[in-house]
Amino acid sequence: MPELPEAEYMVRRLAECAPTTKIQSLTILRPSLVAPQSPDELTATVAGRKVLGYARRAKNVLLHLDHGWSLRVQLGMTGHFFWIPDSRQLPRFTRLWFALPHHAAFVFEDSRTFGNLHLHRTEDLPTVFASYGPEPLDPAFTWQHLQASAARAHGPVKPFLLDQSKLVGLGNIWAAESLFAARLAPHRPLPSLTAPEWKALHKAIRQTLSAAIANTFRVTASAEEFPEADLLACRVYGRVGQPCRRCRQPIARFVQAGRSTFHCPNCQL
DNA sequence: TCGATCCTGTAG
DNA sequence: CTACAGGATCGA
Repeated sequence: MPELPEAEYMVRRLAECAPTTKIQSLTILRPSLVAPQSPDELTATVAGRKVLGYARRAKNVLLHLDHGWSLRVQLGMTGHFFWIPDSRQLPRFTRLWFALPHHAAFVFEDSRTFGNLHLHRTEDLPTVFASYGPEPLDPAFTWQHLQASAARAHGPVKPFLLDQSKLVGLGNIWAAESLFAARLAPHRPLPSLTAPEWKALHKAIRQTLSAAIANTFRVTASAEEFPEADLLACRVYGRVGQPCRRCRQPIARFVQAGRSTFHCPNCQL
């Protein structure tokens, strides 16, 4: 499920709920999610360690521990990582959980089990992420960087936006929403994009992601839990057949690289 | 660069 | 029952 905004939200919530804490033990209910590490070895390495802080890289949630190791949570399609006050009330799809003081817990809930959890030396993290493209919300990230990452690339613009080696953080929803905001058709060939269009796309991506982070906080402040797609105020994603919020023409859906693409055929050019 | 695939759940 | 699901990876 989660893309950059949801991963960012999880990290900020963790920092609020448990700025630092001690991991007492780890319970792995689904060993395949930590493979190839053995559950026992992983448990031995983290049990008794203190969590010093949290970070996000691309769609990964990172927990930095006090002995030079970091846990990396890859959320996959349906993963959530969060703090709960009472480990006696674990959510339905809990796949593993960390016992914390006073019965609190970190929970990894992942119905579809595409997520995973890995342990790395903290100093090795740059190597782990070596194949990743730039962070779109990095202040140093310019539209020229975006354009440059597409140099020599062919094919349509939307699959490009999903390619984490070109640019991290976008998934199927926010790629579609960014293209809508930039008024660009998802099937536009990369070489056809003009400089003003790259500029517009860059702006659209940053605004879309920033707004999505803010909106996740706004929605969850009242509703609790993680927001469903229909609560995220999408302008095209999942809205096939419904009127475009800009021009009232029906939103269309087609399949691109095996994924659903939603767009307005009338006002995305 | 595309398609298949991992696995489980939900909606129609 | 079938279709579909916000991700990542591998092989041709």
